[in-house]
Amino acid sequence: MPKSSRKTRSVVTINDVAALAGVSPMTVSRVVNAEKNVRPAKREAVLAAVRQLNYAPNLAARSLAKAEETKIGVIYNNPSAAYLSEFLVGMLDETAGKGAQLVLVKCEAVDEPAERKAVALLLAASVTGVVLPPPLSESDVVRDILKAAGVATVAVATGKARGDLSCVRVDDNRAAFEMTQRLLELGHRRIGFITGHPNQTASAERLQGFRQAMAGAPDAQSQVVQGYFSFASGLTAAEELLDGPLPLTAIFASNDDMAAAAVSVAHRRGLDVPRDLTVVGFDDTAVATTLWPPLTTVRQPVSAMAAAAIDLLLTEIRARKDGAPPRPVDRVTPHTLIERQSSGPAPRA
Amino acid sequence: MPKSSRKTRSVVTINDVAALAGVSPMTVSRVVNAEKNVRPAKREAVLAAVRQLNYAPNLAARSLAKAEETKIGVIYNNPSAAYLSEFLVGMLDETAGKGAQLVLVKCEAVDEPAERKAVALLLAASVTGVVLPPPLSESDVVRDILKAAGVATVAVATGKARGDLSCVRVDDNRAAFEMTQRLLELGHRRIGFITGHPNQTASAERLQGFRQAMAGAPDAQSQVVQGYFSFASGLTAAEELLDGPLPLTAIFASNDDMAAAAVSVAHRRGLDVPRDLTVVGFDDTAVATTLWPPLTTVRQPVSAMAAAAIDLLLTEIRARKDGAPPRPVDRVTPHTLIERQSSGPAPRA
DNA sequence: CGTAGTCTTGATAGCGCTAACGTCCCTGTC
DNA sequence: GACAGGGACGTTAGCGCTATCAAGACTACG
Repeated sequence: MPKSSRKTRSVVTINDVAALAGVSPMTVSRVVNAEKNVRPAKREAVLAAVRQLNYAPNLAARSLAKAEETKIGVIYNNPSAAYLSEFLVGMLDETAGKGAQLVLVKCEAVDEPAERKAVALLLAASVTGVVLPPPLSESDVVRDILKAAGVATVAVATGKARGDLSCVRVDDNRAAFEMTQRLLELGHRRIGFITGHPNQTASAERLQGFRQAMAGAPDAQSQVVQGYFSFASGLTAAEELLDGPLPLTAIFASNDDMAAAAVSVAHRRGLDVPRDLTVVGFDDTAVATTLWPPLTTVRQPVSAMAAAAIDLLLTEIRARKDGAPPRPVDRVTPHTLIERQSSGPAPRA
Repeated sequence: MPKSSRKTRSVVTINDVAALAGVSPMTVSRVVNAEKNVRPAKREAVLAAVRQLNYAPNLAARSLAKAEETKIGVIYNNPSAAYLSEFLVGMLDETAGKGAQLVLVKCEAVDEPAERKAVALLLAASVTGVVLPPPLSESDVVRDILKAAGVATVAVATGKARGDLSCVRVDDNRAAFEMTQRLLELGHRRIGFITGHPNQTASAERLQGFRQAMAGAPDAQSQVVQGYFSFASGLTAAEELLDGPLPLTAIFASNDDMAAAAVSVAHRRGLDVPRDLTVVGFDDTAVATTLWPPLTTVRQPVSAMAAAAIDLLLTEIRARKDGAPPRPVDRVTPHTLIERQSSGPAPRA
């Protein structure tokens, strides 16, 4: 008869597994944590017991024992709801198994006071690491405060590597290059480009990729106008492009929202997409498929990038605890060209 | 000299606070957990110490001590990315403080095998509770399996209360009623309605609210066509409405995606929104503001609803552990009418 | 066959917190 | 003034897991 007066526990514990497998809890722990140095026979016995009892380790106990309470802060800024949800899902998937805790903070504005406030909130919650999705991944203010506070940080979707900060990103330059090449392959020779917001390095990278590809086709002409990643800015930019001196057959917008705007402008002018005008975007957010016609675009593995960010962060946190100096990592993940119905061969001249 | 050979812990613990405040750790615990029966003087001392040391309780230790490891499963189906992200944020905000764990499972299709598989995954992860956002909140299959497995469940955004399941929702009926009344106030007398997917009770509720409001204006006429919540279905439905015998001055779509489609159709036909045609939606998702003109719509407090769902779930889980019989709760949260530029007074007849 | 080395396993002692129970002390009541 | 009743606070004993170390089992080699 147990003398415990505590709440009865109903779930199976490591001790139950150990008892069934005829080994010590410690051995079960080793097997469950995939440590080596356990004889195959015992390992099998433990695994069998685990399966039989449907044992799942108690993450609270684990992180307590490991003395590694990891609270990971995320400063989000609703870049786009679609992006955010995929990003959150990716992070949650990764944290669920590792027993890390997510603390979200919204940063309404993109100005300095708002950023400072957001970071202060996270520091007050004493987070051990921070993930910065775009557009905050580029904020020097945030970076500096976090660095000063000695908090491990990972930036996501920056245009290029940042020597002082780990980041997870796609090769924006190359992706834009490939998309442009595809347009050239389709026969387009007069292509408009709508840039992204100048405060994000990804914008410059995408533009550069576009320019590099265009440089490879001497007979092609281009027109570049400034956009700011918003639907509204896309409207203005598209109007400007279509009113320009160059009769365009294709528009490459630096994100899907602006591409959607370009489609909208085209329709208002009685142009059929893609028969009269090809429109392509970047990011593969939800609008890409909500729209008619669905957008040809570049897909970033957002969810995988989020997971990678958490992974990098946990690694860095562990390294820091061991006293290792922070060593920034630059993880480039693969992108994909997705061809839907908004692109087609260039109309006959 | 401490004889501990463990990892050094750097963060402040409850003992540090207790020592500084000159009380026992237990008293600190009581203060931190806002229990009564602590004399004001001691309470103040503890709070001061907490502030001074910037103490934050270790959630892992807390949930371990309370023996309440709560893993909450969520089956999502990407109803809309905007909805999902807001929903996730709401849940995370609520779980962060309570030390609950979220396990996400995607249910790609809405057919029975997919649903069964998703639930099986959650059960395998031995979750103690499940949150069902729409559209899975209405699945009888899911409900039955979870019930059989004895897992606490909360459904979110069902059209009406479900006697056998706790749910968090808005009053769809009333919201649709109010929106329709607003249209009538604006002078609209020939109003089209696009219904939602028939497999969701919210659809019927919204339609009923519309009908009830229309019944109050004997001089008004309406035309109702079937939609399925998708943008594409909205296109078809809007075409049908505008081709119909009734020259409409307003269209009320059962969600924003379909309203967006209606706007798109109107534009294609050279109708100005809202001068020639008022279009209103429901849900206030991201499209509502991505679009031009931004949509007048009904806002659900998605994030608050998600938080409420977590709260209900934790309460129910605790009740179950105490042996109380599950008692379904129906929590109705307030909605808001949001008037943007897609609605206006009816054109002169 | 002995001995040093390596691999495997278990015993012990917490990680930080709180449930449960005792003890003390303060009221109010007759 | 004695006693019950209850509030305030401390003590003890874990929650389930793993770090650490010591002991046992085995290997290789002289």
